[in-house]
Amino acid sequence: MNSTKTFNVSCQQCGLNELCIPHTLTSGEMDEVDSIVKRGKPLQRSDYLFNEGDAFKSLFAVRSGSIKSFSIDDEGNEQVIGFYLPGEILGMDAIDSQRHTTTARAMETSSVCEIPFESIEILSSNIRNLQVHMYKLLSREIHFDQELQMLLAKKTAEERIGAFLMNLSQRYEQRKLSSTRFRLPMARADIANYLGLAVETVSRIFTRLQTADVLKVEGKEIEILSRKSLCDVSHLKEPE
Amino acid sequence: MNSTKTFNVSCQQCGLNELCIPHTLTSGEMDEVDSIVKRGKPLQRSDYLFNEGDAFKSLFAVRSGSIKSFSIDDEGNEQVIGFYLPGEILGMDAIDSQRHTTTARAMETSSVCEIPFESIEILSSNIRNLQVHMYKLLSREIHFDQELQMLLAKKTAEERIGAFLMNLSQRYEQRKLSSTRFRLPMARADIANYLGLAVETVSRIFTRLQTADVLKVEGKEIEILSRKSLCDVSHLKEPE
DNA sequence: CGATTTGTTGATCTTACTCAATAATCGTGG
DNA sequence: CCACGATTATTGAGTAAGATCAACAAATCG
Repeated sequence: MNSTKTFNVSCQQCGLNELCIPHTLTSGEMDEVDSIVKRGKPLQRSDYLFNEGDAFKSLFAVRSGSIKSFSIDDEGNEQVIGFYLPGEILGMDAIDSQRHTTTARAMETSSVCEIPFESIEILSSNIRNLQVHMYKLLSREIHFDQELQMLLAKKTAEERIGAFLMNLSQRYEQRKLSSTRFRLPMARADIANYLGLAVETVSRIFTRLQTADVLKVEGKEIEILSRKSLCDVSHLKEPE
Repeated sequence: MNSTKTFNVSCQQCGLNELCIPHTLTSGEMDEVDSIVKRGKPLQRSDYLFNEGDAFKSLFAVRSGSIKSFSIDDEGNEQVIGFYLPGEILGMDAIDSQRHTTTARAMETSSVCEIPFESIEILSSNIRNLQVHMYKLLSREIHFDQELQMLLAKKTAEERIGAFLMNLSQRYEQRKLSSTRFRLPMARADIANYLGLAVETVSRIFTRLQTADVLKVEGKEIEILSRKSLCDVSHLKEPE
């Protein structure tokens, strides 16, 4: 059995494809990494994975479903920080303070893998490629957050929604799912909140993009009819 | 000579206080970390430290002065991503892609230390506490970016500026500088851009906060007259 | 199947942007 | 060191993008 095969099997099982680096770990190392992962934490819609202020012990990899993270400000308003799809990792913001700075909640029936961070620290001291990969993972999250920053600082409502949909599309594509037809796991209110808009604005722009034959919107089902037009409204260069 | 002393000396010399963990590295380890740092890259106002797209080789620690990072969008507009003060580290967003995703430019005469990332990778495999600290550094940046996200998504112009000044104040305090009187190293246009506002709005709000006896503003010199009022306008709980 | 939540559409209002003019500051060279 | 132009900051007036308020429609759930 070659190591790539082993890797793929464990991937499908626990969403570790983000944590592991395909082709760079030996079969034995992969087994080690595999052994620290606690599988199958099943969550129902609206279940909490962790709460703001909880002691930080583990990162979580989404295996199926989807999770949103948010924090509550002084007036009690929720502020959505991020959406996590299968294969993505949450909790990295908590490593520094050792407390979760956000609350994580399932947007639909989901399952996640728990990866005790202490084990990662120990393992990544010995497995160079795991350490390298952890640095990359954390760096990728920084870059992602900075892209969102740019979106929120200057872009119009239409640009924000366009870029948001393009981003989702690319993330689904990475997971080998359709990049043109997908189901939004989050409510309009969550999209609005995440993008710093009012729900009504999100609704209006979905309608507008549908009228312009850029999208087909049926509730949470989205079809991107023209990737080019969607990039145009977002003022984004089209990815190849 | 005890290790703490050694640490403090090297700190003042090269701004490594952020990269090292006081009291957790042995004197020998500290010397090792010290040895990978290239000191004293002096920069004049408007000099570039690196450019968007450059190959990533090193992180940089600001030793004196201040650096801004920004990226240029498709229409050629600058979008400010962050401001870096003495003791802070830039470049962490580039680890994943191995290319700088932003351009870094000195806002005043500055000097930085260059820390080759490959050396960090090698060293942090052997020095457990350095690895732990690197994870924390990256995590802290994620958390910081997410806080800014919240600011940009929902807050009013006044709240943004209030929170921005409070944040600067705390960062100066951490560096043992006055938290109530300091010089803004960046232009109004940079503040506006960073906070997603128009220059005129920043100017007006500075005037308004001055009239309300919250601030004293004299060009780039800022004095916070009432920390409490500043927290109030930002709807922030006052830090102790 | 009715109740509650979620999404859409319309009318009005507000915050912050744009445009414009002026004032202050900075940087450079005489 | 001062004078000059250029950049940067302030202030005012008008405007627009998106928020809020309100009513209704559709989807979800027990």
